[in-house]
Amino acid sequence: MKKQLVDKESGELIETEVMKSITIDCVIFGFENGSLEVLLVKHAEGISKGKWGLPGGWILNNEDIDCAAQRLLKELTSLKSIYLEQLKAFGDPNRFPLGRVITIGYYALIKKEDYNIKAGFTASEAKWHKIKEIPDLIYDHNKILNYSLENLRKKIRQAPIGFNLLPEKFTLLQLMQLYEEILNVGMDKPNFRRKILKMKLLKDLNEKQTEVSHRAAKLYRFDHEIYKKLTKKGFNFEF
Amino acid sequence: MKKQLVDKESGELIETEVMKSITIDCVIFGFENGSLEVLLVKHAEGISKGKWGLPGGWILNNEDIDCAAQRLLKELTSLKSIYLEQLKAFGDPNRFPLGRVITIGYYALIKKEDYNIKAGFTASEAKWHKIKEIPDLIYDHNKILNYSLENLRKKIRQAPIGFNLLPEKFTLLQLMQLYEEILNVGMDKPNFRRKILKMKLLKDLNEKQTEVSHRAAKLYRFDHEIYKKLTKKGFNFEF
DNA sequence: TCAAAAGTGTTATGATTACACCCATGA
DNA sequence: TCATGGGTGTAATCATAACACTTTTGA
Repeated sequence: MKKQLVDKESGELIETEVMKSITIDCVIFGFENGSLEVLLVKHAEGISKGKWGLPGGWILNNEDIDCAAQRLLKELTSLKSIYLEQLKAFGDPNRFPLGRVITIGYYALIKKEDYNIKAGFTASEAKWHKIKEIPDLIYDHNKILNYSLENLRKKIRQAPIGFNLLPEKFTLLQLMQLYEEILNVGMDKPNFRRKILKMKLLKDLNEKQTEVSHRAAKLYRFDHEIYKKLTKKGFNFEF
Repeated sequence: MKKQLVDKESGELIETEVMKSITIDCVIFGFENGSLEVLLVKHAEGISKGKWGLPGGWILNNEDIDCAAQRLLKELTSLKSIYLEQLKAFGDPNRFPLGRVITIGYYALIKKEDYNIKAGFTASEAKWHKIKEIPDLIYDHNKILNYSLENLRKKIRQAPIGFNLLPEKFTLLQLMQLYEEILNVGMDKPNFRRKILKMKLLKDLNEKQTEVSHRAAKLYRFDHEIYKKLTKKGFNFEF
């Protein structure tokens, strides 16, 4: 499987342990204090030194691309099971200044409560950035980020994936605020409650918030099993 | 830009005029006589000789991937302006038996009235296949086809793209039957009429069918300009 | 005149919206 | 007691679905 190639100019031996000309870049979304955030890494070397970019990396020669994305995510966040989905491939011939490299974009939704930054890669730093305060990124990463955001907005209205950004146990108001932030709209609290509860996707945990200076709200959990059953019966999530 | 590599085993000189290990495969949808169809090509050479597959090809070193897909489509169908969209990248390490090749899937919607088959490629034949009679395809092409079909079903309910499969001028019943076929559901004619007409996306051409043995139906055309304007105002297509 | 599809009307049901209002709790 | 968010009720409006019915046309 391993192919040995010699660069005719330099005489350099290249062992293709990773795929050449294809990378993976990943938009990692988090949610905290009512704000949607993205995890960016600062590049420590090369021409893009000091600039922020999306975390990414190479695909091993024998590795499925979804697995590669999962591996890269794990290397950075030390989380195992993460909501992860491919966006699409970005293939402008000039997107990468040092040669022709096509990148496959992914996006992930993570529960920030579970997360611990783990330095790694060739990046010296990783930091959360509010979606409304994204700096100029390397290469075409702003384009990838914007695309993933559009995608998230569509997807969150058509599938119950928003829960992946919230703690295991959450209140209905938290969920509503998540929707308001991502979709950039205002919503009516009573109507939101009724609509989401009628779907029967949430399991009432019979627990309440603690340490709040107002009436404590009930806590709910999203139930994957119920959702699967409903989907089989033809149920279609829609917001 | 052009890199010269020598294969150490065979001594063969490889000039990378196209990208190695990345291809494009395209699902081309057409609609005729109430059936959704896909254009497949028969492979004339190699280990997959005689089997059907999706049309596809290589990406030139300097070529944007969307342009590559457009070029491949044009080579096969001689159509210039086609509805074309990327699906995603397919990257199972074992998807292609002769080495590691990732493919980027595209799907296209074409008006069969405009279309003329043009032989080309390394394929000896190209033929339309009804979506319900798809044979075993090479590599992972069945997977790509199924994915694109799911995608089409979602997309057709959320954006007015179905028109790309119909002639310039069409009747409301033709449009409804297109939806029925793709979504695999039955619909109520009166309700469909009202719903689609209320959106004001269709331009009444003040023309009628000819040569039909029943009351002639009005002909309509989808108006891209109107749709753009409505979209700006916040209109959201939904079926 | 009949078959086939075009096209209109009507009604019941359910979803969505807007908004008024009461409840529980800690500061 | 007040502020803050939790939570319920209700009425108007709009969208959808089901289906009965009339119209037009060529064979």
